[in-house]
Amino acid sequence: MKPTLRAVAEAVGVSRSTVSNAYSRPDQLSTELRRRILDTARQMGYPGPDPTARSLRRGFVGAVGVLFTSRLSYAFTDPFAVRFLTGIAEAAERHGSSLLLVPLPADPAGAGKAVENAAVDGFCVYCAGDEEGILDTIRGRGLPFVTTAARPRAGDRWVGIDERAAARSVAEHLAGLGHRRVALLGDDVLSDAATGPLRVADVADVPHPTTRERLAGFADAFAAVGVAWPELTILSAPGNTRAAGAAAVRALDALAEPPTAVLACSDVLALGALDALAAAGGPRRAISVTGFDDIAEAATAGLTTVRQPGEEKGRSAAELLFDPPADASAGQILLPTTLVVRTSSGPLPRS
Amino acid sequence: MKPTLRAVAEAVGVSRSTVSNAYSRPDQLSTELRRRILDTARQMGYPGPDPTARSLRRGFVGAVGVLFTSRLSYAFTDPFAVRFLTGIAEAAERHGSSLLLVPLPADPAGAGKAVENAAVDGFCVYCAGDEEGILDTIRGRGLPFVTTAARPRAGDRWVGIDERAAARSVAEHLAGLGHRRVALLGDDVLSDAATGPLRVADVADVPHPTTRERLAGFADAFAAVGVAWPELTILSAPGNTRAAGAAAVRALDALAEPPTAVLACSDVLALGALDALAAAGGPRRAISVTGFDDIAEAATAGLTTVRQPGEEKGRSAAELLFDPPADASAGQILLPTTLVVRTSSGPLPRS
DNA sequence: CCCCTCTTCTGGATCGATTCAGTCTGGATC
DNA sequence: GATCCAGACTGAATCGATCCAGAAGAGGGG
Repeated sequence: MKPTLRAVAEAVGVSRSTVSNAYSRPDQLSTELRRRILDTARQMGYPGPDPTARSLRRGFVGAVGVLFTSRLSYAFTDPFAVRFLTGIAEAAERHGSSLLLVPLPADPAGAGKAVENAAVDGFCVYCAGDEEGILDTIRGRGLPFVTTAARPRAGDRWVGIDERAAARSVAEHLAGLGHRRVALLGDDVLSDAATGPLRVADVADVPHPTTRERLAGFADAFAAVGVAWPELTILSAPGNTRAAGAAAVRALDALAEPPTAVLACSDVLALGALDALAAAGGPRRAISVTGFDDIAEAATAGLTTVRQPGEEKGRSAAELLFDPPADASAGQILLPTTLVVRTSSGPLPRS
Repeated sequence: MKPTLRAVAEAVGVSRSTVSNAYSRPDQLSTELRRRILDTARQMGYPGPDPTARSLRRGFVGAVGVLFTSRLSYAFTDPFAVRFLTGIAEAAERHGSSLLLVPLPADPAGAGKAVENAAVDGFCVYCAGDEEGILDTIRGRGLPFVTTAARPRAGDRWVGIDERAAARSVAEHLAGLGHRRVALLGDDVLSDAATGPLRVADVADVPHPTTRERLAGFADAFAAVGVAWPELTILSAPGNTRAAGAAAVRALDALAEPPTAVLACSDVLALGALDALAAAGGPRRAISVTGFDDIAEAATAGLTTVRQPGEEKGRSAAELLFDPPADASAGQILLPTTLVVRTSSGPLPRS
């Protein structure tokens, strides 16, 4: 058993307070005594104040919780999520705070428990879907938090982009190039949907908020040029992986009239789409593809996409948690997005 | 202020123990009373037992610390480190444990404090260099840990590969193709070395253990075909980024006789090398390049490399921490590596 | 010489739970 | 009717520190 602060105090012959001060408030005791305490402590193998006990007493942990509303290990396979994390890590470094990554069980009850049991001072929630339950649990604990939900709830601290407008901007680019027969590719379009084309009566039916906003943005642009929602092909690629994107696009083979462009809700899916089209060869190669996020691979792949600042999103979220703005209205940060046109999108092939 | 367990106990009119049991040991009280307790608790806004207080009393936190002996935010930019983390996350999910990512300040004293203040049950240490100080601090706390150091210290739990043999295998491949005038490219070859060619009297002088082992492995293979250490060009690329790799390789322009092959200590550096050579054009394009790790981009870039199982490394490390093998000798796991030959390496161009 | 201030150090209360050895109750057993 | 027992619940001790009001002693000023 490691010695405790009490043991050190007894060994040196001072009170526990004094030993505590030797570690945490050096100005409260003479340099000499302090050295003597620290020396005996070292000699006894005392590793310094127990972090847990200290946190309990101080009412402060020194860690921020990071919640992914998807499987934690999946989060690392998503390049954009990793960039978000990078940003958080940067801010945490600056503030000397640790990051507690909390895996959330799939069942809501288990997820709630996980959130209740996390020893943290606040949360950054990377919203990849249905998070209201989680947020309520956090509110219940009375801890501060920052979200990245598709749409902020008034009063919540939030960092995000205008999903709908951003999506609209790529779609307008394609519409401007003349595309009218297009496919929209998203993860989780309808819960439990199979891979491939899908009938969705209305955008509002899409459960996943981010996917819904982006699809709506795509649809806005095409509606403006006279292409109504029912005329759009909706592709589901459960899993948001490159392979899923490829599989979904391969399913287009079944269609009599393939689209001239595929608009994906993420770069990962778009890259998958490019994989599938390149493998298909022939006229398929001419199909335009666009993504969303502008991850590193998008540049090398020549993917046209919407750039959103990933690291900054994470950084801002963490900063918002660490230094809450005095003015609550400054608690929502809208980040800019840019359309990045590369080679994966082009004019309609002449027919 | 949120109510405490005590407040709930008083409200219901039972002892604190009973309320505690209502949450943690449902079999210790009647279903009826339990429901009554839980109901009043909910009604009072009691969020359940405080995680910190619980950890203190139980002597168990439910989190494992993850330490990167480099800046935490850099860790996320290294694809191999991210795969390692993915593996850890997977195991953590399975065990219902959280991950505490602890940023380590650059100064050893600060790093020590950070390790001492981490509220965790054990550590996974991703060794990217000099870690002995860190490990000693952990030992001082008496916490279990698993390392991935270049060479395991007897008795420590460890997961890793045979760095030297693995490196030797790629080098033998190149030597077999006829290459004799080669450059070895590493991050952190000598501390504070500038970008570019470097004089290193002996491999043993390389401070960073992993880099040292890999360079030694490269050298082994060339020594076997009669090329001695001093004849090898050593390139330093501080930072282990793609850009650094490119810059280091560009520095080769200054050499009268450029090498016919570049052996990098990581895929990231190798990809940088390819960038630089592709941009240089001309005969430079014919220079063979090899990497190490086999990250995802290596495949698309056609990079010849040594594959090491990244996720599995993380997974095994975490498992070793969660379920220590009864037999201490099973505490060191040597993972296999494979040479993956792609298009970035080829025979010597005829002169 | 007394009063006052500073510095240095002390003790006990406290943070919010869990634990464990009991106590009490009602019913089964012989 | 005495004994025993399982089940339900209690209370004090404990986890390992930090905090704060205050005591003791040293030095300074009048």
